[in-house]
Amino acid sequence: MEYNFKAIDAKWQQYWMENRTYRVTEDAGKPKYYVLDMFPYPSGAGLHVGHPLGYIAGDIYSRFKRHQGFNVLHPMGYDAYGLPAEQYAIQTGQHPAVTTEQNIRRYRDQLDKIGFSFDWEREIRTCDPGYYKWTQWAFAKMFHSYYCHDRQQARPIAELTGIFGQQGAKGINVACTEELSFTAGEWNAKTEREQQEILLNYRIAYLADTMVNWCPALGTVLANDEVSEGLSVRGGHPVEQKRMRQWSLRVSAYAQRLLDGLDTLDWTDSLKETQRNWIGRSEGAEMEFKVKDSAFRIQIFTTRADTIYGVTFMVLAPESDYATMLVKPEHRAEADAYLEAVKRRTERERMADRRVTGVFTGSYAINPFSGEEVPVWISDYVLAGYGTGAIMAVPAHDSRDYAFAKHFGLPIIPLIEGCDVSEESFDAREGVMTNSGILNGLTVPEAIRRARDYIRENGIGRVKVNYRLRDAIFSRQRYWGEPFPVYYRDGMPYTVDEADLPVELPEVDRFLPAETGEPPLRRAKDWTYKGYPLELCTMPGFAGSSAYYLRYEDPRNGSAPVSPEANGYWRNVDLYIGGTEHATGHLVYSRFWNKFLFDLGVVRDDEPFKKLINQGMIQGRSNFVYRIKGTNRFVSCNLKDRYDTTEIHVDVNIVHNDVLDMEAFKSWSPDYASAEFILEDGRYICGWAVEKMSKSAYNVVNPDMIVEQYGADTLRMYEMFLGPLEQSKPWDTSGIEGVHRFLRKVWNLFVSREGSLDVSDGAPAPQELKSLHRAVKKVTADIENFSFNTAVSAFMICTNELQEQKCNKRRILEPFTVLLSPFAPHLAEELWHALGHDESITGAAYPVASEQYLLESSFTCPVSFNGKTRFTIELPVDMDAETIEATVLATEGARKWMDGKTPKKVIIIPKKIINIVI
RNA sequence: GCCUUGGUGGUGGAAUUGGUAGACACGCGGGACUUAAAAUCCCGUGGGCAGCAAUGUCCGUGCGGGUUCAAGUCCCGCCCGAGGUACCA
Repeated sequence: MEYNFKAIDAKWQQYWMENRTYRVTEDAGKPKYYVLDMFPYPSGAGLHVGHPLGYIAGDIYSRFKRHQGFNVLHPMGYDAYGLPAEQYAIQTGQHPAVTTEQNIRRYRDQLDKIGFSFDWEREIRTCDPGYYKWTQWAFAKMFHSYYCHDRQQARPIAELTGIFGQQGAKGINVACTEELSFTAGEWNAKTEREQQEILLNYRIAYLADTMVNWCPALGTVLANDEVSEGLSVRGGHPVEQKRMRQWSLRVSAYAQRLLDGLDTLDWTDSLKETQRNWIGRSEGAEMEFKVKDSAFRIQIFTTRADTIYGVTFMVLAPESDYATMLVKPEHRAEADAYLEAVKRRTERERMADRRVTGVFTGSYAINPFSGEEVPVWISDYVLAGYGTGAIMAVPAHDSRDYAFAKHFGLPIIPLIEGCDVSEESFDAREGVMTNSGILNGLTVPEAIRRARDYIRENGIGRVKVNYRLRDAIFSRQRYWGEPFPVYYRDGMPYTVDEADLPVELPEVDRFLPAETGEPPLRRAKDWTYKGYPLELCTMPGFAGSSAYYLRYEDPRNGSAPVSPEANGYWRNVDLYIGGTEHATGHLVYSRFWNKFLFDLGVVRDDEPFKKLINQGMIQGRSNFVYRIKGTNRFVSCNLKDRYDTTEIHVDVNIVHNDVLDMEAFKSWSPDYASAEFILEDGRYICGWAVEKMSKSAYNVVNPDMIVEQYGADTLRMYEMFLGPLEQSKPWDTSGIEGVHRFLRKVWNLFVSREGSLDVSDGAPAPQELKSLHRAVKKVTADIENFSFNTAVSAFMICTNELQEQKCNKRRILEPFTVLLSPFAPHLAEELWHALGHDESITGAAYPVASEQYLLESSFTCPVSFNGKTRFTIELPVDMDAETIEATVLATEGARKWMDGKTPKKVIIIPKKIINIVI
C-alpha cells in the first residue's frame, strides 16, 4: 500500500490535540529541559519556508529529550505588538487587534500542519492584558529602583532617599545620568517636585532629555531611516534634532555584568564577540585641561594617555555644554552658524558624509603635562554621547585627528621612534616613545601605565572605564504597544498602584497622532488615573519580548510574573533557538531585563538563555525567463545569448527543477497567454539567482504547499537535510524527492504491497543489529551536536541497508521507529500504533546504542610506505601494536616494498593506519 | 577600516577534529520491469594517463610557502565571498 502521508498527518495531528499529548506540568520526579524558539511577529504574509527551520530543529531536540526521560517545556506564542499592524490600521482604519488576531490564526494553522510538539495551553501574546500587566509591573519596579555599583545590584529607590536624607549625595557609588552633589540638609530642604526631579537621575527607568529626529509638520519623532537630507521621506517636511523628554532604561548600569555573564554562556564565540563589541568596554583615563584665562576646565576621556605630549588641539562635540561657553566673542557668529548647520543634520547624515568640518572657538587649553597651550575647536566628529563629549587631539596617532589637522593646517608631532606620519597617522599601540618628556624611552604599554599613574598622583584626573553601550530609549509615540503604568502630578511621573495593573490600552477613534501633535493616546477618552493625566507614549517592541520566556513557565498567574515554584522548577532556558538578527537588540535587552528581575529575587538565574543556537536564514531562489525584446517570445536560458533579451522574474511555483511549466506560465498572467517558446532539448530551462524571499521576486514558498505535496514529515526532514542548521542557504526544492523517497522506503519496510503490516518476531541477524545500532549511535550524537543534516543521512544509510537485507524484524523496526520519531513524528506515530502500541510514541524510551553489536572481529587498514598507500591488510581488532607490526612486516606485500631493507620507523594508529618509513 | 565567518565534484553538502577526501542526496548516463508512461530496483559518475579487462598510476579541497611519516584540517603570507559594525577617543 502507498505511503498516504495526507491521511497519516491529519490523523495524528488530531490525536495529539484530543489527547493533549504535549501538555506539560511541573514534575519533581523528572529532570526538566526548557527548549525555546524565538516567538514570531505574526505578519500578514504568513509563514514562509524559512520560518519553521529553527522551530523544526527545536522540535526535534524537544522530542529527543522527551524520549530520554526529560520533562520538556517547549512553548510557543506571539510577539504581537508591532509597527506593520499599526501602519495597516492607519491606512485602513482596521483595528490592529483585529488584524493581529487574524494573522495569529493563520500562523497557528500553518504551524499545526507541520506537527510541532508545542504545549499550546501555555501560549502567550504580548498584547494580552494578562501578559502585559507584567511588562508594566517590571517597568514600575525599574522606576522604583536604582543601581548600586558597590553591591552590583538594583536596589529599592527608598533606600537611596534614605541615604540622601542622612548624608546627601556625597560618596555614593551608584549609576546615574549625571554626577550630582548635595548635602543631607540641601536634600531635606527640597520640595517634593525637586526631589522627584533629582531621583530621575538615578532611577533604572527614568525620564530624560534625549536627542531625537523631530518633524514639527508631522508632529512625531522619526526613526533615522525615515529621514533623508534633513527632510521627512514621507511628505518632505523639515526634520530637526530636538531634545525631547523620553523614557529610558538604564541598561548601561548593567554593562559590566552583561559583559562578565557572557563567559558563563554556551553561545557561539562570534555571537559573544558581537555582544562584547556592542557593550564596548574601554579602559582609559579621564583628565582635565585648564582653559587659559578662564575658570573652565575641559574634561576629556582617552585610552591613550601616553600620547599626551602629542596633543596639538582639543575638540568639543557641538552638542556639548562646553561648546557654547568657550566661544570667544570674535568667533561667535561663525560658531553659531556652524552649530546651527550641524543641528539640521541627522546622525545618519553625519555618518554618511565624512567631510571634515569644524570651527575654532578662540579659546586655548593648557596641557597638564607639558604646560603648552593648544587651540580648542568644535567639530561634529566628536560625539556628545560618548565619554565626556570632548577629546584631546593627537593627530600623529589617531586617524580622525590626523584628517582634521591636515584639513585645518594644525601641527602634527610624532611621538614614536621611527614612525612616518607624512601620509597617515600611526595608530598602532607599539614602539618606543620620543618627544614625550617624562615618557621618553618607554614602550607604549609602559607609557600608558606611567601616564595613568602620573595623572592619579598629580590629581589631573582618574582612571576610568567607559562603555559604548547606551541606555535604551523606551518611549514610542505610537498606539499599538503597551501603555505605561505612569501618570503625571505636578509635572512629575508617578506609577499606577500595583493593584490597578494592567493599565489597558484604550480605544481611539483614529490611530494617527492627535491634532495637538501628541501621540495617538491623546485621542483616548478619559485617559486619566485618579484624576491625573496618564502617559501618552507606549512602550517599544522589545518591552514585551524581553522576559517572555519566564511567562511560559506560569502563563496564567495573576499575582506574580512567575511563581517561585514554577521558576524554581523550570529555571532558565536550556536551549534557545533563533536568528542572528537579534544578536545585539533582543539578546542584550533580555539579559538586562532578566538580571533586573534576578536582583529583585523574582527569578533564580542571572542569565536567561544558557545555550543559544542561531539558525541560518533561508533565502529565496528566484527563477527567470528571457523575453526577446519587443516580442512575446521567450528563449530558454542556455540559448539566451543569441538574442537581445529582458530577464523577467517568474513565479517559482510554476517551475520545477528549473524547467518551466509552460501551460501554467501562459495562464499565470494574461500578458503571457499568447507566449511562444524557444526550447532546448524540448524543454524551457529557467535561469536562477539567490535573493531574499519576497513577493516582488515571486520566490516565496509557503510551507503549506510543501506539506500538501509531500507531507509534514518530508518538509521537516528536508529542511534539516538542506545543510548545516547555522548556515544561511537558499531554498531549493530539487532535492526534496530524495527525502520523500526515503520516507516511502521506511513505510515499505513495515507494510506489504497489499497493505498489511509485514513484521516478524524472529531474531534479528547480526548485520541487521549492526545497521540499527550504527544508526542509533550516529543519530544520537548528531542530534546532540545539532548536526541534523548528517543525522538524516544516517537514517537513509540505515534504511538502505535494512531494505537490502529485507529486514522486517520487530526488534529492529521498533527501536528504529522511536529513533525516527523526532524527525518524522507523523509516520513514526502511525507505525508505532500499527506495531500494537496504544500510547503515543512520545513517551517511548529512546534506544541506546550497544557497542556489542557494533564490534567487528577484524578491521581493514591501509599500509603505506614513505607516505604512499600501497596495499590494505585485514587484521583482528584485538591485536596489540607489536603483533600488528610483526604481522604486517611478514606479509608478502611489505617485503615487496621494503625490498630487503629494514624499516626505519613503523607508525601504527590502531584500527586506522599503518605507516612504514623505509 | 575593524570584528566574525566561509571557500571541497555539475549541485546541496560529508570527512570520527591530523589518519583511505568526496559519505548521503540531487542531477546526469546506462540497464531491468512495463504495450507505454509513472513508480520501483540495479550499475556507473572528480580529472588525466595506461590497459580488452580486473586493475594500475599520477594530479586533485581558493592561491603561494611551511611543519609532519601523514594536512581539507595546524602555522605564515595573500586572493575572493557572506554577515555584523563603525567618526566610541
